[in-house]
Amino acid sequence: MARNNAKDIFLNYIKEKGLRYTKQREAILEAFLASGKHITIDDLYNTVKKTNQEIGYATVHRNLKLMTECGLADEIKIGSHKTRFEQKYGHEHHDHLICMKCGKFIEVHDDKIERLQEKLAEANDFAPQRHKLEIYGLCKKCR
Amino acid sequence: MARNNAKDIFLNYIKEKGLRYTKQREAILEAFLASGKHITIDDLYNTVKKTNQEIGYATVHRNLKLMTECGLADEIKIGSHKTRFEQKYGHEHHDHLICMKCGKFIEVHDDKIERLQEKLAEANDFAPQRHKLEIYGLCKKCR
DNA sequence: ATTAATATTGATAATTATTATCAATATAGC
DNA sequence: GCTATATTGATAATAATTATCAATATTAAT
Ligand SMILES: [Mn+2]
Ligand SMILES: [Mn+2]
Ligand SMILES: [Zn+2]
Ligand SMILES: [Zn+2]
Repeated sequence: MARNNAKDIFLNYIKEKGLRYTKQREAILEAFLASGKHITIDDLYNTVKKTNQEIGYATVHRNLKLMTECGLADEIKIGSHKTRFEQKYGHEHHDHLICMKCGKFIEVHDDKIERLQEKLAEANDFAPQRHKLEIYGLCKKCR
Repeated sequence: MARNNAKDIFLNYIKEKGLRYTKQREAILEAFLASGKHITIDDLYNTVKKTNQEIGYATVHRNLKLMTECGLADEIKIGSHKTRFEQKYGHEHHDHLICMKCGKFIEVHDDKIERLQEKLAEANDFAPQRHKLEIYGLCKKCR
C-alpha cells in the first residue's frame, strides 16, 4: 500500500545518498505519513515529541526538508505565515482555495486550468516545472 | 494621467485616515511611482536615500504598506525571498512565470484561466477575492 | 503666527521563522 | 568490535519584518 511505498522511497533515498536511518528519522517519517493536511514543523514536532521526548526541533525541520527532497512532501507557503508541509506521494496535485477569515484550505483541481497553464507557459517560451495557484476569499461559512 | 491619479489616491487616503503628508512620504511615493517592476523595500530605500539622506528603513517599509493598503501597490512573495512590491494602479492584473535559474519574472495574463478560477471557486461555495498564480520553470535563455 | 494635539520619524529592539554550528553520539560497513 | 562519518540536539546566527519610543513635524484651531 501507499504507506509502505512512501516509506520505501524514503529508505531508498537515504541509502542512495549514503545517509543513515535513525530512530528519530523513523519516528518523524511515521508521524508525517500519519499526519493530516498542511502541517507545520511545530505540529509535527509536537506529535513526535509525545512518543520521543528528547527529539529536537532542528531534527524535525531537517527531516521534513529531506522528505521534501525525495518527493514525499510538498512545501506550502501561505502569506507571511510559516511553511506548511503536506503529503505528496500518493496524493494528486491540487491547488488551494484559502479562506481569509477562518483559514480553511479547500483543495481543488481543474484539468482545464492545468492545461491552459501549460499553453500559457509554452506561448512564452517557458518550460514550466511546478506552479502555485492560491485563491483567497471567503468560504461558505464565512461569507 | 495615471501618475497624478495615483498620487491623488494616496493623498485622499491620507486625508481620509487623518494622516499627515510629510516630505518623506512624498519622496517615497514619488520614487515608488517612478520605480520599475517587482522592487524590494531595500531597492526603494536605496533609491530614496540618494535624494533624502536621512530617511529610515522603517519609514520606507511603513509607507510601502500604506501604499498597498490604498491600492497603489501589490505585494509579491516569491519562495523564501523577501517581499517585493509592484505598482498596481493603472496596471492590469497579471500572473507570473518565474525562472528558477535566473530569477526573471515574465508577466502573463489569460482570461480563460481567470474565468475558470471564478467557476472553480463558485463550485466550491467560495467567494474569491484575489489570487496568486505563479508558474516556476526555466525561461527561454535558461533552458 | 502661536499653540496644542497628535501623527510621523529614525534608531534600535523585539519578534518570528529558518538555517548553521559543533561537540557528543549513533550508525553502517568491514 | 572498530572506524569513519552522518546525525543529533542545544543553541547561535541569520534574515525579514514589525514594534517601541523619545524627538520632531504636521495640521487645524485659535
Ligand atoms: Mn493541500
Ligand atoms: Mn508583475
Ligand atoms: Zn472560512
Ligand atoms: Zn531564466
